[in-house]
Amino acid sequence: MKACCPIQKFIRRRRKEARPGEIAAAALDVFAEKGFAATRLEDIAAHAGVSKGTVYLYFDSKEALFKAAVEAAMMPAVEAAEALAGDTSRPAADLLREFVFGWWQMVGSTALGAVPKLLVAESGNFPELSRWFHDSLISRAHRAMIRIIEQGIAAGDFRPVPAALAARIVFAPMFSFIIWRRSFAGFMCDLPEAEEFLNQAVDILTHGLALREPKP
Amino acid sequence: MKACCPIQKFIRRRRKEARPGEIAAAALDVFAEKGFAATRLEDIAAHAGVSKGTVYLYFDSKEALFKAAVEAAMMPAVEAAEALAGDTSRPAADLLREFVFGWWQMVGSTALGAVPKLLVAESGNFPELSRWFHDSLISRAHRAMIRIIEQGIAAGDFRPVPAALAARIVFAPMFSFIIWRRSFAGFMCDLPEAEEFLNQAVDILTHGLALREPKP
DNA sequence: TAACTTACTGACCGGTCAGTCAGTAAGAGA
DNA sequence: TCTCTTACTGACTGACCGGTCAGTAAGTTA
Repeated sequence: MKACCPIQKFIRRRRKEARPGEIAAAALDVFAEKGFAATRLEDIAAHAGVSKGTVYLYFDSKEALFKAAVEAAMMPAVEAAEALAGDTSRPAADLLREFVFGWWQMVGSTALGAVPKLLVAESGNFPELSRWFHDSLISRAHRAMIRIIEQGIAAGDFRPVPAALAARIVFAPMFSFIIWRRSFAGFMCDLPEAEEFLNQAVDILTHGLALREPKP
Repeated sequence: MKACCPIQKFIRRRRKEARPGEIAAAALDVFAEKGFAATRLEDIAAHAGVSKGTVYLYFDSKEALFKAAVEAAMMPAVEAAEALAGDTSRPAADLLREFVFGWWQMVGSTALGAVPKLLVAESGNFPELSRWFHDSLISRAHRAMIRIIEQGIAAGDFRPVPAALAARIVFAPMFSFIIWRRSFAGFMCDLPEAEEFLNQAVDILTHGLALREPKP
């Protein structure tokens, strides 16, 4: 086999430890932009600065790479979200605000923001991955938010709304914003700033949940 | 070419007028489930009860079929939404509720509910289609909702919130619900009923927008 | 019922890409 | 500096699928 590379693009390096992480991160980027099926393994390899063969040294298949990329990216965020929800010593409205902004900082504003869009896009093709995503991420975050709202109701800060429904409604603006930003940012010139959008959302939601009369 | 069909699956019928609509509808179903790239033309053809060749009698390419399917499905809904928004004779809170439920009935609860998910999933691969979707659908609906909220502010029913932001926040629960239902319905056993979810969302949103003190 | 038109069919072609593996060279050890 | 191990490369293969078109038969006209 001949040595190609007439202009010696890059010096070859051996970095066994760093590769899997770099490849998974590159995969997340490319999958996020093109979706699973439309992504070519060679694009991911190029994006990670390796050849296609190297990808197959560390991952069994395209699908395995996809799962690994999603899991590696999301797990820390899940754990951080759980930890935050455990703190029940503060007013529910504060926790709600912190939850929304914390999620934005950890997921929405980073490369992880691609994951929800990706999972939505590929839910038909990867049912078990979708189930994993739902059970180990959405569900846990949802339960945490339910606890916050129930706490607010118990303290007399919030109206007695059905907490399970309200929790989903609180999530919706953030979720939608992440999706919109990833899908339509290019030509959605009126897309608001995350900060001001989420501030307004938290404001409307906490007003919407709050009791009209201050408790006696 | 030999005549195949040893068990004569179905009697061949010639129905030139009905085909394009049937094929586009079938395409929407299959695209919605699998995404654009992962959908095989033969699956669409089978779903529409014709052979692959017939699809190419009526549509130039897979991409043309995709666009035709999306446009045919969404256009009536856009026009109906615009018409509804023109009615400014009623209280803003009523219009808001009607807008949300009308959208659900026209889009979310029907096969059209697949379109938002589809557009999100394929936005990277079809930028012009995404732009068309945004400009001729999202934008128009957004402007209509802004008008409703500004009307509510002017009438003293709503707090003076930034209408452009609030409009997006009002859309978010409905949009999210459509996406969740389409992506995770199979195993999301705690997914609420649309009716009660949207009712609760409208309740929280209108409470959140409302002035605390009734105007004198 | 024969001759004709055309909606419809499905085998085939060519391009694309996931996955393979013989070959290459970076770096370690002596 | 030479040898050895193995991380890495990229040309290649086989499967798959979008798109084509020669062929078939449903329906129509005379």
